[in-house]
Amino acid sequence: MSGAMSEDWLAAFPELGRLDEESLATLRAAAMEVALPAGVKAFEIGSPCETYLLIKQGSVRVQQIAESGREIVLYRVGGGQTCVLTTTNLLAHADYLAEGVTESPVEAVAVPRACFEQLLATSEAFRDFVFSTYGARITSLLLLVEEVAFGRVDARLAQRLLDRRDTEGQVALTHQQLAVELGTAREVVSRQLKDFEQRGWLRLERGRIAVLAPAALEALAHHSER
Amino acid sequence: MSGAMSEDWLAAFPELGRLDEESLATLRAAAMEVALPAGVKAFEIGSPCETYLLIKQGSVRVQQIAESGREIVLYRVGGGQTCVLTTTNLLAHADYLAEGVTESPVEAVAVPRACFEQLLATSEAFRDFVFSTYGARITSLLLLVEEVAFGRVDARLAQRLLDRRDTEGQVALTHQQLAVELGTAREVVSRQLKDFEQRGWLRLERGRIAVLAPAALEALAHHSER
DNA sequence: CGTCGCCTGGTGACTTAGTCACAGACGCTT
DNA sequence: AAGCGTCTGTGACTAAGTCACCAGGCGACG
Repeated sequence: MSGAMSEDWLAAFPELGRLDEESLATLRAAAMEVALPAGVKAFEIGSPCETYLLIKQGSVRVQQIAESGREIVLYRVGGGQTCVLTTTNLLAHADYLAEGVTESPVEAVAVPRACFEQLLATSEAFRDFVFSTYGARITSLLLLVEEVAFGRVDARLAQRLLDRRDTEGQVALTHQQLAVELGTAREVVSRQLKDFEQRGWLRLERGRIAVLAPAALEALAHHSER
Repeated sequence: MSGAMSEDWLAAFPELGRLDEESLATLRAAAMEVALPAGVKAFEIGSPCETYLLIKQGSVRVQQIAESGREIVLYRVGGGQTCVLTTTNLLAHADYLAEGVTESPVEAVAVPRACFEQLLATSEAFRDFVFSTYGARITSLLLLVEEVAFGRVDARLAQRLLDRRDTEGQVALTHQQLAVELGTAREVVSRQLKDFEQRGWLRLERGRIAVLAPAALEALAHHSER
């Protein structure tokens, strides 16, 4: 049954290392590996979910869409993490208020509800794992509320540019995509980027941005000095 | 030990009715009643918490404060509910990012950590209870993010006025307090209220507001028609 | 009783953010 | 080369937030 797995996927979840052998065996036996390509909806608003999802590798972007069409990225679920929204639906019998999109090919492990509930009942380490992911998510949502309610767009944009640049200091995102990251409008991002460019902090190219002065962006992101 | 309790506080928590007798007995034995006056900090940013709090009666306002001094009400915990943030700290070993203020005299029940963990391990009904409160909170935080990121101030203000009026249609809040409810600035609220008054929807008095045209506010709150 | 001080609300001027309506530019396909 | 869709730039306008300040009400307290 579990023999089909080539390698032990549990290695991707160090936090589960504290589980006793029996629980690990239960997990191994019930888990099913799932693979998704990039750019696909992992879950949608309003759809029910009947499995506990652990992301082995890749990244899922969770975002909210307003009626107006404006969107905002709520958070990302990466390798070694679990999808709290899915869990919430599992446990609170509620429906999604957000959608999840794979940003890269995702390898995940789906644990059926029955197994999930059994582990919750029998393993303290598993409970700790589930609760700590909950806590982390609530914490990050509180930070998001603070940012959106009180933060300045220029500071938030500067931070995103720093966060999302690759090893060469390039950010491969369009202005529209950056706007979604921040939950603002594309024009606002365009104007702000133009401003940054005129200060010599960036070089704008079609579909991507070269970060030239990370230190300046850092300063703007932290101090709200303009 | 538990004999000191005059009445059974568990009656305030219908969702706990599904617990088996043994669990109920455990709860009754370990729980300690707590009473707080109105207008007191129930918990503060950065303080640790070592008990699971169930609110029997009264209301706790949970809010976030930015460095700038601006505040926003995140949610309220009322009778029959539990304080998720406290729980989060209990389980995820994180610190508060928000503070809780009693809005009325609060009667609560404090369950020590050990008892809480024991119940989590032994009672499925208790786990369901804890998780469903988590889910509800996450759901409400997602709604808040949507509101703050995309909502118009006039619509949000109209909704708050409707929500917070008493039986006579009076809202006993200052403009500043309304601003905190929405996470905006007092001047913005003042101007918006003035506008509503000129339309004949409200009558402004010092420290409170009489709602004259709830239907009009309702329409504004839902449709974003101006 | 008066006056001092604080809380509450009002207002103008200005900055920042979001909306709307386009126009131009780039890259890809045919 | 022409056409097309996506990406970016811009002006004009509205909404929201900030800053500075003032006035009135109300309670505290001498």
